Amino acid sequence: MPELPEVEVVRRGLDRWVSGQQVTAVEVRHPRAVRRHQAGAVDFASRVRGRRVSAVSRRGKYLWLTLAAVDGAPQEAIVGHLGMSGQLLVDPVGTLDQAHLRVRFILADMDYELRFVDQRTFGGLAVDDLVDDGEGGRLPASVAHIARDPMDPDFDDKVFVRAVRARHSEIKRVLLDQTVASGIGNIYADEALWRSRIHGGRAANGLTGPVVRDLLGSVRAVMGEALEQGGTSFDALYVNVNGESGYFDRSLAAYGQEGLPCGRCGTPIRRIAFMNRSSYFCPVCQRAPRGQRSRER
DNA sequence: CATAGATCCTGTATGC
DNA sequence: TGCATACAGGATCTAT
Repeated sequence: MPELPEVEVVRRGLDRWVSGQQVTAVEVRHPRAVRRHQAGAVDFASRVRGRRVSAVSRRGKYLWLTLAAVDGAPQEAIVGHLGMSGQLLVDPVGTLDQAHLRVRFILADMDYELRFVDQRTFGGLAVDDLVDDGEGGRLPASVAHIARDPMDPDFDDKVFVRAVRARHSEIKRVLLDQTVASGIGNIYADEALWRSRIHGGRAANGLTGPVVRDLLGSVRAVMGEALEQGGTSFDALYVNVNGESGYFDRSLAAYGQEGLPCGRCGTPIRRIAFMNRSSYFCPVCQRAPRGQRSRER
């Protein structure tokens, strides 16, 4: 499941292989893949056809391919989100179509094409206008509602700590809220909480400033290590832009480790249902708040 | 307004 | 063997 580190690996791959290239043809093979593009698939294809990609950027789990400006028109970008199973692949022309190929981009003067492949179709692409971010940068209008991510040089730690401690909600919910900090998903939330020995059910507004700062440090540490290793992969659905699987899953301490011994204390890692998904944690290192003990027996 | 919950989607794994 | 069910979960929409 692509979270920030995986999306960053994809961004780097696209930046290397697709930046500077002109798109000569677009084939939308499944309308759901461009459902966020309000004007429809035909409009999507016509807006991209003939354009050159000038940069590849990312905020949180969103990435976008900026299209070289056309005189007099608003600056546009292809905005993408991989959802749970999305991949952006650069494949040699003629490579057998993947079963879940959704969109194909033919690139000028290249023996390769860009493909958006997505089994579960939670991901998608759209063309969107770039707007000012208020701090001298530009980003797609449809991405402006999410916060900067913790790897962003302009991320404000103090603002984050204040925002977390103002939330009347469980800390794991707050970590997953992309308007507080973007890029954190279920996997890295569990890993960061484990590192900081915090139970995800704790009240965010009950945490002290230093504890929240420590948690932010854990988020950065776990994401940084994943990035060094090229992203996480669990079910082979996620592969980077060249089709190679990431392998950070070998380093997971909590996520998916139900029944295996905690790396700190040896207590079996537990799994509980949470927000229609799973949470993994050490019941000894990460003590549950009062009133939630019963959920863990 | 803030927060919680339902929903979308399909392949794989598991149970009876 | 075959069918039904659970599960994976990010973003968005609806409800309270």
